[in-house]
Amino acid sequence: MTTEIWISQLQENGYRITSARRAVVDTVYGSTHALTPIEVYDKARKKYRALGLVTVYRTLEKLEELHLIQRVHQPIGCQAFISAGIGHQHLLLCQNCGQVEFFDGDDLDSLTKNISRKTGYQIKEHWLQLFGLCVNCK
Amino acid sequence: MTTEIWISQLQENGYRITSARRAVVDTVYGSTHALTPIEVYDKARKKYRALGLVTVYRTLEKLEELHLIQRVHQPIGCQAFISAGIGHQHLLLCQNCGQVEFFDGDDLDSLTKNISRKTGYQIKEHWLQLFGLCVNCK
DNA sequence: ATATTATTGAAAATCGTTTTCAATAAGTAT
DNA sequence: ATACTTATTGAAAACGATTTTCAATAATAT
Repeated sequence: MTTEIWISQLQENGYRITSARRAVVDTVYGSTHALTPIEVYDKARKKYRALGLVTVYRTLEKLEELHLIQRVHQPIGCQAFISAGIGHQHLLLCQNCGQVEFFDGDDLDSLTKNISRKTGYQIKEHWLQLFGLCVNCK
Repeated sequence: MTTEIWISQLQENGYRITSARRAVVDTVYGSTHALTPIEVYDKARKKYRALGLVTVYRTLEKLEELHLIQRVHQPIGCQAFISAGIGHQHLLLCQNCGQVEFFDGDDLDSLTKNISRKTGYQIKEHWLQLFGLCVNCK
């Protein structure tokens, strides 16, 4: 059980460990699909019935702040979250089943350098998401 | 004045040309910043006072459907729109002044092929956005 | 154990977006 | 030009997601 990594991250940053937060962490950590606040709420309430939706919002806020989860941008909407993984990673989303995979895209460095030279921009950050069909769905 | 390109696109797709739509098109076409519905509303109302916010939403919907504008995803939110440009292009956003530039990223083909080979995904689409400081702001 | 104070859930408030609807105006036929 | 058909309009209401408020509760330090 490595949800403890997130739990101790919360603790180390001065946040208290509560049943509500454990339920949210247990739900989001290790999910292979991006989850919206409502989805987190529904799933987490199976573990801790008294959980309130407001607390889900507040906990997701903190997890995002600590870079433990990241927002997933999709044509449907941009309210879903998934584990941030370790280091800088890019997302690969299955348009059929919604599964999310990570890949590291260090190959992007040459591209950004090129763009930087061409446009004069000082590039600080980038977002890359690929959409397609996963092995099972294609 | 090339807003007429968008106007005739609307016309050719069976939509009527109205003062409200002209005002929205005039506002969004050629904007160097991504604009939210409210921002479009405020700007467009300087040209056509009777304009309603609902009509802004409905017109943006049609422009997006015709691929004349595209949604811009940002940390703050994903409700802003900007001209779609011609062909597939990627976005470069200035984190300071909000200016948007385009660049074509055909260089991405080798990357997506790589990922496809590694993961088994059949990649259909990709989103790439770069963030940084433009020439004036850095 | 006790005290302190962050955290909680419920309700209300708020914000952005969508739906409903009768009035209006664009395009078409006359 | 005129009349006709029907898409489009703006206002108000409805809606859904998110945020704020607040008194009660529970986690941590003492």
